[in-house]
Amino acid sequence: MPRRARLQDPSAPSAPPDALADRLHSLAIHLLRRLRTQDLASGLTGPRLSALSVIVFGGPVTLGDLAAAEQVRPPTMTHIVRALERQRLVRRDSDPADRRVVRLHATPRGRTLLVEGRRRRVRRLAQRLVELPPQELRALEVGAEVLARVVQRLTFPA
Amino acid sequence: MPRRARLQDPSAPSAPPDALADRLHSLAIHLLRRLRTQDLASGLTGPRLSALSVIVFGGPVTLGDLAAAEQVRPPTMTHIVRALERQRLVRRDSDPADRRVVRLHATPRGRTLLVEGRRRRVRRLAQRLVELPPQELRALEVGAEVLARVVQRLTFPA
DNA sequence: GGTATTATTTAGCACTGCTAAACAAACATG
DNA sequence: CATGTTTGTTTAGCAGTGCTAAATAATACC
Repeated sequence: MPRRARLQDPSAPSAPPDALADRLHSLAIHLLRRLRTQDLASGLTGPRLSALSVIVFGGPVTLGDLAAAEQVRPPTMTHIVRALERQRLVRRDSDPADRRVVRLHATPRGRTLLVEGRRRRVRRLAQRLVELPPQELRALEVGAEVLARVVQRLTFPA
Repeated sequence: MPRRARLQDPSAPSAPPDALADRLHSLAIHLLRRLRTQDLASGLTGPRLSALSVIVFGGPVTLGDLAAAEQVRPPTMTHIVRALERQRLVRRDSDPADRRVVRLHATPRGRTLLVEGRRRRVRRLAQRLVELPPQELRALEVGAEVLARVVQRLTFPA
């Protein structure tokens, strides 16, 4: 029973990855644009929410490490942290061992607001996801997994 | 003939979609952060590139339609278009039929720059994609397809 | 013809991001 | 131990994106 496997070479991609890359890029832009409005509801913008998240879950962090984690320059992070400080969501201590560094930690209020803000931000998306048939939800999960690894590898530029 | 369907309710999702929503959100943020640096190489930022793309492929467009397509308010689009005009990438004509509207169309230079800029922007991502085994690439395509529909539905807020 | 609607611009604001340069503390070394 | 370098953060100033409110202009409606 001879099979005609040559007609369907499994190593040949069905489409040039450029098109997929473009599509993923566009998707990311539009997804964030649609979710962005929800930020304001919590009083926290995206970068602030993201920075707060690292502070809450990453324990006391120095400003420089936080900037690196958020892929942002220190002056930018100074600005963001200052805003979070004004809202009493984080506090800064000077490290007794090395008085150059600033150690950031979340206040209880910051902790609470993080959880609520994040949930709010993502709620609209989650609402659409529950409407999906299970196999599409699963496909999305698998795709997200693959993309996560791809993005991880993007960390080290070519 | 009583069936025990309750044991495996097919309408019950395997995992709470909140986690997936959060993950997709985070993925979008980090993907764009990683690709952002490439914008500068083309002299075009993300929103400008995106707007130019609509103008190039969407033929002559009014400013208002462009703003709607880009999910941005008209004043914001005025600003973006002004920058593209300064760079001689788009031109504006007043519509003879309705002199309130502005019709935007790309210059040849704008056309060229769009293609190059977009390719540059997405090149790093595409480079990572070709390294993927075919079935992962396929999974990513399917996931992107599902997500595109989800994002589409996000257009109409709950 | 007068009023309402529609399209765009102007003005002014907040946030995010950058670089360059200042500053302060810690480290290294001759 | 004094000097110079490195490291962490802040200050200053800029560009870009986004918003709303209000001005302006043209069209549509009654």
